Amino acid sequence: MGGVAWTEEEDHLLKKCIQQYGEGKWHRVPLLAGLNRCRKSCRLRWLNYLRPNIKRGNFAEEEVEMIVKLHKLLGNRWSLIAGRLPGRTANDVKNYWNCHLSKKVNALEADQDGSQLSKDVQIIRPQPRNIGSSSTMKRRNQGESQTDEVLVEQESDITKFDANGKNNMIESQQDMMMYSCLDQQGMFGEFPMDFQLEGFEAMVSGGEGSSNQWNWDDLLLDMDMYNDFSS
DNA sequence: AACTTATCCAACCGCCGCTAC
DNA sequence: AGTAGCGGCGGTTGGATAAGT
Repeated sequence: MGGVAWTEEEDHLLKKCIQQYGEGKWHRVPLLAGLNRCRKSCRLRWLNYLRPNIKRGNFAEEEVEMIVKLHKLLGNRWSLIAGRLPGRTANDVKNYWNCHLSKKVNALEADQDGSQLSKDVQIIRPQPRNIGSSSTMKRRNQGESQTDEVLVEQESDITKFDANGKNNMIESQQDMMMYSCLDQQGMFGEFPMDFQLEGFEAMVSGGEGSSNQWNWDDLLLDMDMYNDFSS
């Protein structure tokens, strides 16, 4: 293995600890569980192996299709891809891709005049993780090619708003970003109204999870999948 | 049967973004 | 404004095992 394998006893201790104290606070887990492992090892072991409802064994055909499709849309964003496959972990998906799919897909692309095919693929990289930190955006955009990506402009001057004002600003910025993105993709008019509203409401209200980033990713993904599957 | 090569996958590593101080 | 600490992510490693010769 890549490191020291976990023993049954360690697994038991970790499980017991998570059941007692819940997920999160990983820095405390080694101490609480009495494990001689770092926080990251504990987290990874839980997420990839011990967590309930983890699906093991071969990937079904539908799952493979989904992975290929999502990888086209998202690139190597394994956690997002895994999020669409119930019971599968990001590590599983990544391993499966590296072992089974990457070669197949590459070979296929080579067969079908891959240069043309890869030009058509537009990898969605939702940029604005934090509305307030424009430096993050700059660094990301500098580091990665901007061609063939959906780039989203954002305003930077929001620090002067208080909590209330900031929320309003975030809404309007997300509003702007969504329209900007949809506009650039040239597909704003292609979505049914309820679909647009559902995504937008979920994004603005915070919805599932704690971060706006997830909703933003989710919305973009839904939009693109809608587009992809219906075409 | 013995050896080599390929494949699988759990675990580790380094980096990034966020948050609290 | 700067920084340390944290959670999270993607890339990589390397041992175990299967398949091939």
